[in-house]
Amino acid sequence: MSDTVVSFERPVSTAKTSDNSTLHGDLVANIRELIIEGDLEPGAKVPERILCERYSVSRTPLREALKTLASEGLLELLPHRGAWVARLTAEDVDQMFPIMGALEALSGELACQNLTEEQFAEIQALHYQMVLHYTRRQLKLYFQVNQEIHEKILSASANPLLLQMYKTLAGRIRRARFVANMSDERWTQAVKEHEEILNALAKRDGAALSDVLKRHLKNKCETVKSHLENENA
Amino acid sequence: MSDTVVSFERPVSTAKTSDNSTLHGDLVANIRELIIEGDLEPGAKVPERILCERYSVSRTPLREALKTLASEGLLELLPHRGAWVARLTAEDVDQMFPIMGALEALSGELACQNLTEEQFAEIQALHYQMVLHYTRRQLKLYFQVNQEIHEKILSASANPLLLQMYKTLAGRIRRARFVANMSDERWTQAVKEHEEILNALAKRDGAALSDVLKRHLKNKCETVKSHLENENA
DNA sequence: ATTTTTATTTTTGTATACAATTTTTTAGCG
DNA sequence: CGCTAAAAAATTGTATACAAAAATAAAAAT
Repeated sequence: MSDTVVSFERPVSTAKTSDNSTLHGDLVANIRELIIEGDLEPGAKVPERILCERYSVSRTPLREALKTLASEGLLELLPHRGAWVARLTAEDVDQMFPIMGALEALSGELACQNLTEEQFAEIQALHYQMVLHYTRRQLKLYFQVNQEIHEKILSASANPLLLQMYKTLAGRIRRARFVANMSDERWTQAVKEHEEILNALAKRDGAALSDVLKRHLKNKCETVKSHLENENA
Repeated sequence: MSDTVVSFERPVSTAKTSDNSTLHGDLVANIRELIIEGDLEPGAKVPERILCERYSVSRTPLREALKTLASEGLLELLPHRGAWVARLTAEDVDQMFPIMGALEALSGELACQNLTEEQFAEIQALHYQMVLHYTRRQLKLYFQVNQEIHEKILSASANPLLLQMYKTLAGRIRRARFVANMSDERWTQAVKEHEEILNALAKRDGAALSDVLKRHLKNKCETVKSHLENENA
């Protein structure tokens, strides 16, 4: 029951390399992706040897990458016992969502100060695309565009650190894949909230946007938590 | 390589018996302290050899520590060019303070929900101790107690992640040692804001506390920025 | 068969070795 | 003297080697 499984379903090739590349950087990006996308299951042990073989690298750069990912909260490192994919507990979610709410609320206020018409148009386009996915009940596509909208608002806030911190938290949540069991009722509510978000953006009403974003996150928090409870039962 | 499937058991969370000390962990704590306390100056290069000799360790655990500190934003790592103590630019400060403001504001709201009478009494005691340091113009002591108060509020919010994220940001700011040239006028204002903070806490008025904390941080931001400008001139 | 003990293997932590890149020094030239 | 280019030195990136701890397998005792 407590046993978990490490399995690689993705093509086993060498790590994608970028231009100013060191193995460390590439490994961090690649393994982060493995964790966030769910190829490495929460609670699973991650033996160094497995990843070394998968990416054809020695332990030195790999271990450096593990340290980085641990400091991002994606891995847990136990001395002499190795790396484990961090589990997302209800307590984690309770701690993370108010923070994400505060960050999004801030981003909303800043975005309203800086948003260009072009940026708004982009978000608007994404919004209606998302609504289309909603009406067609295309959950996965909906979720993708949804995430894009939130990140666009974060980007419009013109605060790279804010975006980075948000993404780090969002990555940890994303592993939960909670969308899978979002109720239809909750989905409808979420779309309504997004309409409010778009309206507030259109009016550049920072306070209103801040408010609805906080509310939106709070509701999302409940969804994720009930998902986690179901999973444990 | 075909798919590999391996079973593993979870880590035992109550494993007190296991040896918790690794060079990596010690190095991270020690070097973090060096940077935050200003023993390593912002903008300075940090050659691996120097730290290896200082702590009598090999490059392997040291480099792992550098990666961790870089991911905390205390170091900058350039491929093939080593580690540098991250500079605190005006842009950094502009990005960080709104975030710290949002985090403190959140902590204020949460603290008001959870604060016990004992916790309040502790903060109150610290407050008046701080006021004493102010009247005696004991800048360094003032700053220490000041920081304690803010962390006590963060702690009272009962959100360890919030506290951790705040501390990470605060550490980066602390290096600036901006207190050195805080104007008397600004100092007086800060103490007044702290009185408001205490009052809001006494009334458990989350909205008011949130508000004054945000204002307090905004003013602190200005102080830090003018300090940075002076430093560059 | 079950549990405990002991031996073996595996995994992780750290040090060292070698390769690649950058920095510094030195030599040459105008 | 200042500038550029080649050579040397130093530093970083990565791989391997060895030591310590943990996990597993095997053996012994109940």
